[in-house]
Amino acid sequence: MGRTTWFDVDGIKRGEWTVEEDRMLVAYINKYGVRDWGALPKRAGLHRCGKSCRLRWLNYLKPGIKKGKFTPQEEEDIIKFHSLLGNRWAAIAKQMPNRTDNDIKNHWNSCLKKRLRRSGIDPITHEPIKATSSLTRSPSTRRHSSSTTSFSLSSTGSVRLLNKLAAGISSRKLGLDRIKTVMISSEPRQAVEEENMMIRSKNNEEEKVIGCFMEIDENLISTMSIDELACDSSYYYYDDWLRGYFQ
DNA sequence: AACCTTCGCAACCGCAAGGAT
DNA sequence: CATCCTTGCGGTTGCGAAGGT
Repeated sequence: MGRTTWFDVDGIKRGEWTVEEDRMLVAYINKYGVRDWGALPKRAGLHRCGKSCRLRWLNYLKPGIKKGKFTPQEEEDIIKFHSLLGNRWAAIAKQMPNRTDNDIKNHWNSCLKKRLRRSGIDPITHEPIKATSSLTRSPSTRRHSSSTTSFSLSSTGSVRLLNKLAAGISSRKLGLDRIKTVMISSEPRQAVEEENMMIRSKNNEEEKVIGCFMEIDENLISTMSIDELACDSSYYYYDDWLRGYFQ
């Protein structure tokens, strides 16, 4: 997979990198280190621009880069960091040392963003999309869990319970928002670490899950099993927690 | 089998920040 | 202070693979 190879007016090669070019770039950097990308191609014997070399090294050749499918934990982290940092891919990548910003950005744009939307979550604000979009979803478009159904939220009573729980913790949300605002405006890394700690706390998980349910239309929710909810929601990774909570 | 659509990902492009002169 | 250059970042594009019709 890759782009067609071509040459620009200055004779600079563009497009897909060959194995030999990779080998030359790695050999040069291993010997001389990374400095002066502008002069590097000529010194390394590559007919590429410095920018292209830099990109190839940082996104593909640099040791320690993890390629391949994202794990559910990594996806959870990306969603979490994105809700905190926005489209600051470099900042997000710093929190996930083995993944490149390009990789994270690609995965977000091609997969996670759509998944959130399908789940009724606005990928920009990370808030539930208002009822209209939830209502227009056809049941056939829902993804179904392959696991066996443990129990279902088939009565409106369950929905009322959820909303009651959500209302009960809304006061805590104000405090959380305030803390988050302070954290974002201060040191980002520290903020993310603190956010990590908070998200791990059960109270915070309760708030996220139930806050999500608050916005889901009652008619829709009453037709969905807990499996479907857990699977369909962007908070699907709270599956275990959901099951435990409502048992 | 052929065609079309969607997905995944590597690479390109333009812009902005920051340092050097 | 102004200009130029380098580096880094985020948005976008191109293209092969996979899946659907």
